[in-house]
Amino acid sequence: MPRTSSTRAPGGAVTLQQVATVAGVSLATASRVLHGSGGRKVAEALAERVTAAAAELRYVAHAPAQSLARSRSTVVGVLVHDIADPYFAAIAAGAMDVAREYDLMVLVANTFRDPGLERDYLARLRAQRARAVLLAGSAFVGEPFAEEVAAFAESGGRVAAIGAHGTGIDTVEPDQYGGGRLIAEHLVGLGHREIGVITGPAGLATVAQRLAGFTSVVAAPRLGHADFTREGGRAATHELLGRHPELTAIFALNDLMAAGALAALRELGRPVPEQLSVAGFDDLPVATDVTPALTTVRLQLADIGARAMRLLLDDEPVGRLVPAPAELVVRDSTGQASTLH
Amino acid sequence: MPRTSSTRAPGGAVTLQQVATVAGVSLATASRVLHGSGGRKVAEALAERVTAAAAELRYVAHAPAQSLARSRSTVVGVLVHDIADPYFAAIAAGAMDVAREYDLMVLVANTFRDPGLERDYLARLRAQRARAVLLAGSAFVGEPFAEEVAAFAESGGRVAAIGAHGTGIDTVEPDQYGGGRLIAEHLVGLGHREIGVITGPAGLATVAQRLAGFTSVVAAPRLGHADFTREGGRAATHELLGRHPELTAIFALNDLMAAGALAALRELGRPVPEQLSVAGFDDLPVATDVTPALTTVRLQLADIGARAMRLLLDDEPVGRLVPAPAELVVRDSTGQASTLH
DNA sequence: GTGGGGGTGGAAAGCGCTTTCCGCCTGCGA
DNA sequence: TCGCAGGCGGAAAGCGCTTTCCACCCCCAC
Repeated sequence: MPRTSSTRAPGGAVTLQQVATVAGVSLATASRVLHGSGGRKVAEALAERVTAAAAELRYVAHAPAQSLARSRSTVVGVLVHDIADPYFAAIAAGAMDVAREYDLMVLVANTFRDPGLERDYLARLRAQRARAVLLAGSAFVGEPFAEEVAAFAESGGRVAAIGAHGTGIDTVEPDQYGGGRLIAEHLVGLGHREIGVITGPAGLATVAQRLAGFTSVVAAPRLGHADFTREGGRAATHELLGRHPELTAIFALNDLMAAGALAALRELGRPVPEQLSVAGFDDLPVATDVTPALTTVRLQLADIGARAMRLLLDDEPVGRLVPAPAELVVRDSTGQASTLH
Repeated sequence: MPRTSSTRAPGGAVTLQQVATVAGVSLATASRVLHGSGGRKVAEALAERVTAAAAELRYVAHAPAQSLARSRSTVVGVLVHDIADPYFAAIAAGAMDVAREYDLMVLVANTFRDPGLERDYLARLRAQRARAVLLAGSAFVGEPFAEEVAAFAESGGRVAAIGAHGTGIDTVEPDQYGGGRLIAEHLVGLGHREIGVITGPAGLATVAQRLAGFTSVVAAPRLGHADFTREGGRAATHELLGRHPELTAIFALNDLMAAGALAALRELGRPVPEQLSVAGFDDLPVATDVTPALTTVRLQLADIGARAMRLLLDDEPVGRLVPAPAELVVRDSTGQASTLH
């Protein structure tokens, strides 16, 4: 249809004005037909002309202009430490699902656990006038980050967090403490007394809580330190067993590190769970991919992400705290304490 | 400082006008100081007053307004089938890294392999006037999707794809065909003659290419069909071995399904690789988490994502094709063909 | 001492859309 | 027949920013 090529601006996008002109109506009428909030009626005939013109020109509204005019945007932000980490990927997927229900686009920001970047991205999300932002990574405690969060809220955006992010914002709180406790009780029930724990990045609330839950049952586990990665878990296991050969069980604070621990024990020729038991946390897909399958704590990550997003998008007052349960999943990587020592 | 509380609009965000007023300069000057493209100079003294005021008020520019005025936005889009799939998560992470270099925000759209949603998201990315969009999922062939891609490009955005997405757009092309071939040659070299292949979603270019590479060496493998998931791979393995007990090797078209195959074989009590060899594709982290570790084809996914994003953001003419190598990684899941049959 | 030019601040015109008014037209009742 | 209310289209005023253009000032050269 030659109409199309002659009407559309060569290099640029189609504007509402062009649609209105083609339809032979005013800008205002075109706007009412295409994006009208329903409050105002437009005659059938005109409306049809407008929608036809819009379709013919492949018109889509200029979202930034709409944001400006309506002073509300259609994007939400999700702040994660690393989207390639399946833990965050699962949360993000759940959140994105809900965002789609609400017809919102999702800006994902990868912070690499860098507090500076985190602040920076939050400021940029504020610049975008994102309607809401989900802080999916547990915070480092005591940052000036709180100030940036406040600025975001003050400029009209909503904030929710997974895990403890301070007061005044909606929070979905996975039962990290309870999960740590469950693993401890499970291991103790199997007769383990000498247990090593491989921790994650210092300062992460998640780490502190999981560990606290564990130590509420097992007072003084041997600690090894890693960074929540498979490779870190492997190295820490070697190191920990070097220092404490008497251990009969290892609790890695996430599944990734537990997988690494399993690899290390294979290298050392120490059978799991016959000689050493291993437990993880999160119940990521990797937990069932490894052999033996990991005993771990299930967090319903996609659901957690989804619920956090719902908190952001409903119109209830803020400051709610939604607990998310942790569930013990016993698989093959844990067994009776070996009597070899 | 009481100044802050009295100057900032109670409910809304700080505007440039407010900053200008506080600094005692005009709107134009404030704009030049804070976002000036360098072409125009502003006296030291004034500039300092402006930056001070901006900092004091925690001013960040209204991005939609800026997009409108400059008619260029600072967001790019990434279209993936499922961000929770580590394959796409890795690509997205690589792409986001590069986007950060360019100071761009990334809108991630999860399409769940639904062609309708894919089109829809692309239109919405066009609405956002995203500067560029990365099509990370290999296309379903022959969709009206192409039309939407054209509309996006026409409205001034750039488009790049991972895998074959048609002509006229930049493409990073992983050597899927070559990878399939490498696995075939490897298995044949080990003496395997009866080989099963577990394929992925029909219509996916990736699937066709990997399979084509394989069959260029092994003419007529037994085919089982699955959906690129671990569970699908498991079920398909049971089914395939039921039909063809004579198989000595199984090639799953991705690592997730290969992990499922391993699980199935464990259930069947058939040792890998002594009795059956298994190979995957992608070299995802899971490949080294399983036991035995998977022989697979390495695709440098993060790098692929990063290179695609660079294609989008440089100013070269479009239509380039960048090949990405596939590399055979031999691990423990493949061995000499068993002589039991 | 006056004219001209370079440099710098400010006014104002958009960018594409929403939304408030305003005014016209129609239809109804008196 | 006229008045008035209700319905609906259009003009226009923004939303917050960029950028062009104009005006002004100061300094220098003649």
